[in-house]
Amino acid sequence: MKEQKYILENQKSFELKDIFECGQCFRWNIQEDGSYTGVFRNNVLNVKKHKNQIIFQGVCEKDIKETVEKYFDLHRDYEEIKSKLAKIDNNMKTSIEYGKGIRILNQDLWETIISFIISANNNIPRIKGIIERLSEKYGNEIEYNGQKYYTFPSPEQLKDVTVEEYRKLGLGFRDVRLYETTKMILNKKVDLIEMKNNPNTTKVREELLSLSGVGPKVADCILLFSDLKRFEVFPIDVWVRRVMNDLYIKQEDENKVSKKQIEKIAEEKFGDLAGLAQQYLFYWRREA
DNA sequence: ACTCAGGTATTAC
DNA sequence: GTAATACCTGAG
Repeated sequence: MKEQKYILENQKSFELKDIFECGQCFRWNIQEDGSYTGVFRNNVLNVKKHKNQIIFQGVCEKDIKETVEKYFDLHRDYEEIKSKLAKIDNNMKTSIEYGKGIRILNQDLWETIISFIISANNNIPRIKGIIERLSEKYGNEIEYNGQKYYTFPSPEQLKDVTVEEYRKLGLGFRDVRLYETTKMILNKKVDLIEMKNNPNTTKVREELLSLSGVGPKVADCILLFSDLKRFEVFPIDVWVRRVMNDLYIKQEDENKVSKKQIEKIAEEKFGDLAGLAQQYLFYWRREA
């Protein structure tokens, strides 16, 4: 594990803030110089933008170029996706303009499952805190730039952790969910490897829903934000409900809008790019 | 003191 | 099936 560096030039659709603060990830933090540092898999990376360059450096398990290309979804043409979505209507056009640098990361499936279970009825600072404490306590240490970082613990590393210990880390009522889901994955009651090879998104969603603490919204976030990469799903949280109602439904009380209704509109308008559309709309509505 | 935050599981009609 | 309700925690 040695330090590596990789520079990408003239990369389109790549803005640090859009990528790291659009709500898909929890372990990237802004630094004093405006760059971001984060831990993913067994890597610690700092990403900096300088003129037409994106500079990646840090401790990388494998070749940094390949690692970065995979994680940052560089093989996908976001320019094409955006131009397709922008044609749908002016709302999409505006939201894409706002979040033009978004890319959907290829995050580890297991980490994504646990992270979004923790996200339920929770706020972002607290979610991040819990995940950091979990990693610090049960993950592996990696040193970079004189600082210690911790990988997200594997299922095996959480094998013997008790509900009480989770509670002590501040997980709240999600402690049991984490405990049960970890057991189910260790027992292969739900097989993550098989899941990645299963092209039937509906089936995969059903499997995810069988996990403790995973409901419809969390399942869709996992499908979209993990390396399962299913772009046709449409996670509906409070923000998406809000923006969809404001733009397309216009009911007095957004809470009275049914999920089915939102899903129908999303499917009709956005089709197999619904997940991306959701991300632009979500980010725009929450931040702008 | 009290509300709220990237929902889910449980219970009751 | 769909609606109502409890639920840890800590920041504002």
